[in-house]
Amino acid sequence: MRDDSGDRAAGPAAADLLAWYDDHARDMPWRVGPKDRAAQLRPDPYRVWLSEVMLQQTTVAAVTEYFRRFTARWPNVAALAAAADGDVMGEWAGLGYYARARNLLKCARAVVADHGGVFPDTREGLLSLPGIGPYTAAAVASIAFDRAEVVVDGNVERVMARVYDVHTPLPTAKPELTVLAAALTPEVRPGDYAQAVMDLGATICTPKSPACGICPWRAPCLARVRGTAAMLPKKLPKKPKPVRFGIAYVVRRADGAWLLERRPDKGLLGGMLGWPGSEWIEAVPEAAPPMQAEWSEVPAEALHTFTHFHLRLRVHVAEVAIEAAPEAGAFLPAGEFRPSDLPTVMRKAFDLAQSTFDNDG
DNA sequence: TAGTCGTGGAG
DNA sequence: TCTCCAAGACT
Repeated sequence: MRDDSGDRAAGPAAADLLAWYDDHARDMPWRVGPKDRAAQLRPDPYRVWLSEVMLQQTTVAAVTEYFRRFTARWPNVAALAAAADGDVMGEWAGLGYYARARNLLKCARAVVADHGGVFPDTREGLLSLPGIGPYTAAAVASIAFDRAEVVVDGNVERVMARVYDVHTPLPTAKPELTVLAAALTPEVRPGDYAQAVMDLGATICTPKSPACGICPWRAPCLARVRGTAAMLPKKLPKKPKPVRFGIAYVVRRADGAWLLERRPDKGLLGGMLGWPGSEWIEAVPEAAPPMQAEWSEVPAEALHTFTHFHLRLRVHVAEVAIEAAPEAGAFLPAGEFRPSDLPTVMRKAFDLAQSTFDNDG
């Protein structure tokens, strides 16, 4: 607790940020804005949870359409819990970090099976669910249930590092920044406050060239006074990404079916649809094709960058007869195959294969 | 604990 | 072109 009464050099105050938020809150499909909140409208915990999971390491712009599609198809946690795994993974395709989608289903099913279909309303209760960590538990507890939990995401880390001019590099600085964030978190409107800091970080206290001139916390911000805002927060240097190589085999059957496989739940692109192929390794890979056929190699590579490596994927294509039997994967009928169900690297391989088939007639 | 795990937009 | 990075969780 701090007492700023009568202090000329007062630190940042939650009230000043909330006043700014009342005028500048961004509009989002999952958000109950400050005006609606004043009219006693409460956010739906299901929608808050779903949005927070989607927003983990993901921009608002990328999330918005996925959120609309998910909530249109599964309007509540019971509907999501009853969904088929493949349908959920397919809707998530393209959003990345697919463990989130697997845990999303686990969480929805746990809420239904263990909590009567109602989300726990405390940080501790939420923390026990799959895919809900320290950030998401605090965010849902404060936004959906009006609890004064300390919400610390990348925005909060950046804002605290600047307001208090903290030069300790992340992630070492996280505990220190959490203490500072806790001291600022108000008992009133904690959910609006959490969203206000994140809006501030996303629109004003941005990573590059922050707009300090229009910041509601410009007066108490130490980094602004000292001219260090643009270099904060400091971060440990990151490792370079190695290049890995792989082969993907794209088979089209005469009736239009495609040879696909469901990837194992653990590991990269876990639980997603993909083309059979080699391991992705730093050496030149070897792999047996998934079936006998007349193979041709696409004269281009699918280039893709993951979090920790670059991939150069060679694509081999073949067209086979109806009666041909694969040794790996299974044929998915044309009517059941949506390219949008594929993770991006697999869609890139598909696009290359498609153009090859098209050129061959 | 440090590594794993996606993607697309911005500069 | 390339680096950075966005409302992190899990192991």
